[in-house]
Amino acid sequence: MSGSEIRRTMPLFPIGIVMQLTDLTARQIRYYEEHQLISPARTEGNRRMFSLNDIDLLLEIKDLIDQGVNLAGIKQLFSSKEKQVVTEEMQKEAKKVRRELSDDELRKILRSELTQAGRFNRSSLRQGDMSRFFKS
Amino acid sequence: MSGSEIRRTMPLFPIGIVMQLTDLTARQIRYYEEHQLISPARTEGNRRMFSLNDIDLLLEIKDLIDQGVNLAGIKQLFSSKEKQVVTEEMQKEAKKVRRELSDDELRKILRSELTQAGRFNRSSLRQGDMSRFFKS
DNA sequence: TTTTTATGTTACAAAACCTAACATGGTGTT
DNA sequence: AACACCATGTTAGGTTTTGTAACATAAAAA
Repeated sequence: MSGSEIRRTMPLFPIGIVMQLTDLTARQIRYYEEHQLISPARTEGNRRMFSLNDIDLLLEIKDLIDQGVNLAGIKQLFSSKEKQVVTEEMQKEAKKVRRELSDDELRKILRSELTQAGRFNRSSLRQGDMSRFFKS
Repeated sequence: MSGSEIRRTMPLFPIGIVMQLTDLTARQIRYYEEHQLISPARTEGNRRMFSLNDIDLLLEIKDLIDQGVNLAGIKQLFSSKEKQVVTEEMQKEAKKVRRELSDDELRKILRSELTQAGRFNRSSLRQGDMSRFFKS
């Protein structure tokens, strides 16, 4: 785990501070936890302790609630955003690999990109896509 | 405009057929139009006529409604999905690039994909079983 | 045409979701 | 102990979504 990740997940704030930071009531914060949009840590005395990540999530929740999105919708948006992060990271990786290719290969790819431009197809990562690289 | 796009946007079905195709009530369909999740065409006599695209949208709406997402949430998901489609397109393109690479380079990418997948979807892939394919 | 069926709009009510308000009791500090 | 802070539960009220009904118009069938 990286240092910044530790900093972002370290339990730091009691609920009173979080109320001030987010402009949410304690009731709201507990309600969002009850519905598993956040998972703050607990002290030995059962007090909630919130990390910076929790604060970020709560601010996003607040935004979406203000736009009328309900908790089920926020849950969906959060999980679809994780996928987005994944694809963005893959995209970064693909770019890196591409940088290591020869000009010749690059031209081939570029040409296929152009011919495929404007095509939107549903595709997700499946294990089957990788199976040919593994022996069973 | 491409031929398939014309086919997908051509007004074809009256609301009665759409009810059967989607298992939604007329009331629901009209309500979703009222809140601008769909925009079916109209005949001269003011009847709604739905395209294949409209049907797809309604099926997605139905799915999300079944999961408890409200209309504001669906609206957000639809607009965030446009971005998602773009990244999926890039992902698909990344796959194509990958196909043209040596297996050695491929394993590098694959490993980064697996660590990403493991971060969010621990149950679907067992990273441990595959680690023997990668050099540390 | 006349009759029947499908669809349009509007209004009212029920159910579910989210928040606020309050009560009761636990935790921690001084 | 006194006091502030926090946890949990209950109740009530506003909003969103859907069902239902009433009535008008369009399209199809007779």
